Amino acid sequence: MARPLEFNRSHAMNQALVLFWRKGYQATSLADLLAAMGIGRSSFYAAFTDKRSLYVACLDLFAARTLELVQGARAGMAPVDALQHFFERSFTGARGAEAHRGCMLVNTVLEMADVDEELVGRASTHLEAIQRVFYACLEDAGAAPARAKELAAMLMLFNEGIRVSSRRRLPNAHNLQPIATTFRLIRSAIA
Amino acid sequence: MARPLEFNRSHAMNQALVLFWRKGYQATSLADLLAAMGIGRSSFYAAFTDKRSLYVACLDLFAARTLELVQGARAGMAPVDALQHFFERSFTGARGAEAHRGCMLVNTVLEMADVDEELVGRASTHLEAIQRVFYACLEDAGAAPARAKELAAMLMLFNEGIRVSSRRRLPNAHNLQPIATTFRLIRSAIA
DNA sequence: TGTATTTTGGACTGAATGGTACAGAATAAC
DNA sequence: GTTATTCTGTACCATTCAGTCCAAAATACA
Repeated sequence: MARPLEFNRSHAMNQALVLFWRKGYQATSLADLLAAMGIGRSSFYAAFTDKRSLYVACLDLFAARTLELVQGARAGMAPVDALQHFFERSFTGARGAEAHRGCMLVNTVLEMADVDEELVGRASTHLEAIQRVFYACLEDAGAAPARAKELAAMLMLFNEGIRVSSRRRLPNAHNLQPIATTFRLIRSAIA
Repeated sequence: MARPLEFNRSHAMNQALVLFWRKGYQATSLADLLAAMGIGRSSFYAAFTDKRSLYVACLDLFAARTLELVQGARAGMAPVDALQHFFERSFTGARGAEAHRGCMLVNTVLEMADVDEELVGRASTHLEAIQRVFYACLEDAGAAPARAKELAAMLMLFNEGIRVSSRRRLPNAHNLQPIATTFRLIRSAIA
């Protein structure tokens, strides 16, 4: 064996994820990726097979992190607060840079629809998992199953909408105010 | 002068619009366009300058048609009914083929964010015009200006969400039910 | 130090891209 | 029918793309 371990794989994947997240699959060239990841072509293909495989890996990683994010919040506060926090987080605090990137899963659905059905399906499946967490939070908050299901579906629709809106670079208030309005509504629908 | 008039320009643009609508800007190649439009390369560049210019023209055409659609419905029924009809239309009746295409403006925002800011801005501007029609309908229905503005913003967010969702090819009920839920809510918020 | 093994940079490839040039076909005027 | 003008099919071009290949460098082990 030569090297102890391939460079810092997770850091490279992180850089790739951010690029894909921002510019999408098609507009991200291999040259862009190599520059951002700081590795050469050979290393790239040795470690990640090819561009599409890396995209799939990043998509899965993004989904895992997102799930972790909302579930992590759920541990520290009331379930509906955790949901609201999940939406507000992108527009407040130090993570401002992420605000205008939207959600990589949503981005993928729209970029790849009618282009790569398998990627769309994979992103959609991840979105379903997130919706299930929405459902669990709402049920935790005391909503009856049928009501929780209905609200979770609406919340996912709201999520998809707000991730689109966030890419339009409108003032943050434009997104924060509907979040407040929506959650006022959600709370009243549970009680 | 030679020919009476350049082929059937509007038909060709229509074909191009559908292609761009379905596959987006980047995934639509010039060869795809020429085949769908049924014209040669020279005619294409003579009539439409280049691929990007044609895309802009299609974007504007799509926006004009969408505005026309919601305003047309507004003439024939109560203002909130017209809005609801606008959302349901994509998922019911003979226009089923359009259901999974989403909205070209929303598609453009997500595909071109961080890639072509000018296209995003143009699409976003068109969306603002649509939001103003939402506002006008809500005010017509008796909502106070501040309330109408708040609801119009929520409705645009809902629009963006549902156009994403429609590209996931979930069963139609998955979209129709939230439309019903949302408009039940809108009506109660106006009264 | 010496050798085996693996990773690396970068030249290279073939395909596909958007866009141009030009010759020839179709039309109109007379 | 002849000529002038305009339009169109297609060969062509430069560029860019993802992906392959190989020689050279770097490491591990003895």
